[in-house]
This record gives sequence, C-alpha cells and structure tokens, in this order.
Amino acid sequence: MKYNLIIVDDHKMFLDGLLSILNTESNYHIVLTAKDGEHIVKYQEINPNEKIDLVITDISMPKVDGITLNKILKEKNPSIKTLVVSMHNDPQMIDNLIEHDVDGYVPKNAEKQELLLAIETILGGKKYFSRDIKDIYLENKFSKKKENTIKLTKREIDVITLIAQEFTTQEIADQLFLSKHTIESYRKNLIAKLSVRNLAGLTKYALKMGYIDA
Amino acid sequence: MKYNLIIVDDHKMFLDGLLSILNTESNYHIVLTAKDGEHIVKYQEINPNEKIDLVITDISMPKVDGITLNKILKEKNPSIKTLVVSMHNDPQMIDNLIEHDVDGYVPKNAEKQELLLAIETILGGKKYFSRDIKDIYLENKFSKKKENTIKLTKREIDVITLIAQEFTTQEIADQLFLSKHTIESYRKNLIAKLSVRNLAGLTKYALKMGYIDA
DNA sequence: TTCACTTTCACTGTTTACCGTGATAAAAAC
DNA sequence: GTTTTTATCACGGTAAACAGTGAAAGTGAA
Repeated sequence: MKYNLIIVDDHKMFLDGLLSILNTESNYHIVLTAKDGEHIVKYQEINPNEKIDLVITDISMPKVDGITLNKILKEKNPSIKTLVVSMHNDPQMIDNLIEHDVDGYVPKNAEKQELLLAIETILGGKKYFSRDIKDIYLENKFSKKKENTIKLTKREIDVITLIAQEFTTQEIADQLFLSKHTIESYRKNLIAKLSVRNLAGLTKYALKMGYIDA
Repeated sequence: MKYNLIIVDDHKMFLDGLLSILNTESNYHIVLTAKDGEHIVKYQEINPNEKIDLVITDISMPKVDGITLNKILKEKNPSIKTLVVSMHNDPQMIDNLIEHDVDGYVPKNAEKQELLLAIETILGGKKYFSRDIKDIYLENKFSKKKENTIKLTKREIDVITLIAQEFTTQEIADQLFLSKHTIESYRKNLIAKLSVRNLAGLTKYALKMGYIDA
C-alpha cells in the first residue's frame, strides 16, 4: 500500500527536485503538487474523501502560507501529517511551527537521506525535527524569558501597523470602524507596553517586527 | 559533444533537484556539484585544463558566494559562463549581478523550461535574464533618479537622526544648542522634502538610510 | 464559573507636532 | 559677483499626539 503525498512549494525548481527524489521511492505516490497553499485547500474541498497521508510544504508562499495551510488541512482531517521544508531558521518561526503542531521540519540544505528519514518518521506517527532546529529552539527558550514577554494582541498589531504607515488617529479609526478614542487608547497602551516615547518608537518597533516593509 | 556543467548550491535538496532535471538532458555532463564556492575554486586550481562550459550557482553560500565565485573563475578562464539561480530579487542584488558580468539569472521559482532555455541561451553565447528581473532592474533605475536626488544637509541629518531616536523638538534643540523654532523648521522641511506625513515617515527614512540602528 | 485579558469607548487636560509664511547672514555654487 | 543653498530664527494657528483615569462588554482559559 502506497502513501499519498502532496508537495507545495512556490519555487518550481525545488518542487521538481523533491519530486525526482520521491519518485525513486516506490512506496510514495505524489497525488498533487502546487505552488501555493490555496490550491491544496481547494483540492481538499473538492475531494474530501481522498486519503492524504502527508503534505510537504514550504512556509513562505503566496496566498496561503505553510502554517495556515497546516491549520486548515488538519481542521478538516486531523490524520493528515505535515512536514515543513524551509530555508529559514529563525527562532520565532520555529516557535510558530511548534505551536501550530506541525509534524516535522527539515531545512532545505538537508541531505536527501534526512528528508526520507523525516518522512518515514512522521508517517510512522512520530514527529521529526532536525537537530539544528531543536538547538535553535532550546537556545531561544532560555534567552527569551528575559526580553520578549511582550506580546501584542491582534488589534494592537493592526493599530501599530497603521501608525507606522503614517496614518493619523482619525484615519485609523475610520479604517477600522472604531472610535478615535479607541485608537488613542491603543496608541497609549502600545507606547507604555513597548517602553517607547512616541510615533518614532512605535514605527521602529513595527519595522523590527516586520509588520510593515521598509 | 557534451557541455560540461558545474552546479553549486548550499541547499542540498535544491541541488538534487537541479541534478535530476539536468540528467534527463543528454547533452549536459555534470562534472561536479558542491555546496559552496570554495570547492569549485580549488577544483579549478587542481584541474586547470579541464574544459568547463557553465557554472550554475546560488548567490548566498558559505565561504565563497556566487558573485565572488563568478569573478574568480572568469579571471582564470574567461570562457566559463555563469548562471545564477536564486530566490532573491532585490534591485541592489540584481545591480550587483549585472555589474559583475554574470551571464544569466533565473529565479528559483522559475519553470524547468525556463532553466533549460537559460542554459541554452548562455551556452549559445548570449546572456539570459528572466523577464521579472529585467523589470525590477529597469523600474529601479527609473525610480532612483527621482528619489535619490534628495540630498539632506548635515544639519538635516542631525535632526532627523535625533527625531528617529524619539527625542522631542525641545530636546533636540537643547542638544544641538539651537532654538526650538529652528528644529521645527527642519522637521517641516524634512517632511516636505521626503514626501512623508509625520514622525513615522521620518523614522522610516532614517532607518532606511542607516542613520540609526533598528 | 470565576478571573484575567481583550476590545471597545469616553472625558479632560497638556504638550507637541504640523502648517503657512517669512526673515537674515553666511557659505557655496555658478 | 551675483545667485542659490544652507543654517538659523520667529510667530500664530490648527490638528494631533500624549497623559491620566475610568469603565463596560466580550473572550477564553484555569
């Protein structure tokens, strides 16, 4: 009995590479490949009963990113496993992966053997995270306790993002259909929470966190 | 007669992918693959007379990056062609590639067909740059003329730097031993000159220009 | 089902930023 | 040697940001 796999990656060449690696393995059947997560979500909607064992996916993709894809797929079919393959290895992303209950992670510079091992491990019901990733994760957990207890809520992120885009309080209120007073509250809280003094500080924070582009 | 190719990429999986794509093409012979540029440079030193037609390389790699590799290889043997394959597409990098006389560029999300076309074109003696890249390059050249004529004076830079550091007008005036009115003038001129709306815009500009650290 | 957090809103001040308009002396460019 | 740019300062008005305080409804987890 073959396992059914789906591969998602917006880098076509990489996709071709994965395909040719997996095609040499006789017990894997590639059901579908796509260049973004949206295709996969639609495919699942159309074929709800098709057995899918594993989705191999990149993280940064247009439309539906890897983590969102993982979430959507598992909501509808919790037996689907997901293996993330990416070249990024920043601690926050890894944190994010683990929080979202991804089944495994292999960096893009891994050997072919490691990829196959990861797939086998995950299909066997276990999780697979490459050694490097575990190290980064742990190191981060220890150093994070001190600095980064600051967590912004969704709304706060909405507001700080718009502030950093040079909108005034009134304009932000209009865009979010909220009272001007509400936005002023948020700005005030953000300034206190982030220990900054004014718009300049908020803007720098938004940039640092990647809420806006340079 | 086969063409001799070398492939360099620190992402092993991607390397495997390229290999499997090129192995189906009978007229290309993969002489060597490596995960960084250093290997290739050493190989050339040891085998100076081996005919190499094309080096396919990533840009960001450990030890010797793609652009440096291109330079070193062509110094010793100008007939070697180089094709860069990367997922980055920021204007500065493209500028860099063209200045360093790379023979072609294909993004990593390109189709297999485009890769093969690029290889054929380059081996035929021409250069190949993917359409997207040309667009980005041109757009950058045009937009730069307008933006980059903006030159801030020393004093203006002093002021915008302090603004981005979250100081108020009065504080900046004190630090620079100037009148509060003077600083207000500068802020006003900066906002007009840089076509921004407020402190947030000034802060982003200061960051972009490297006047302050993130 | 509490309890904490989030989201939303309101009022009242004070301070600062933003805008227009303009002036003067010195330095730099033409 | 005149013109342009730079650096400096001034005033008055409006709009916005900043600060303190408080409060109510909804979410969600312990």
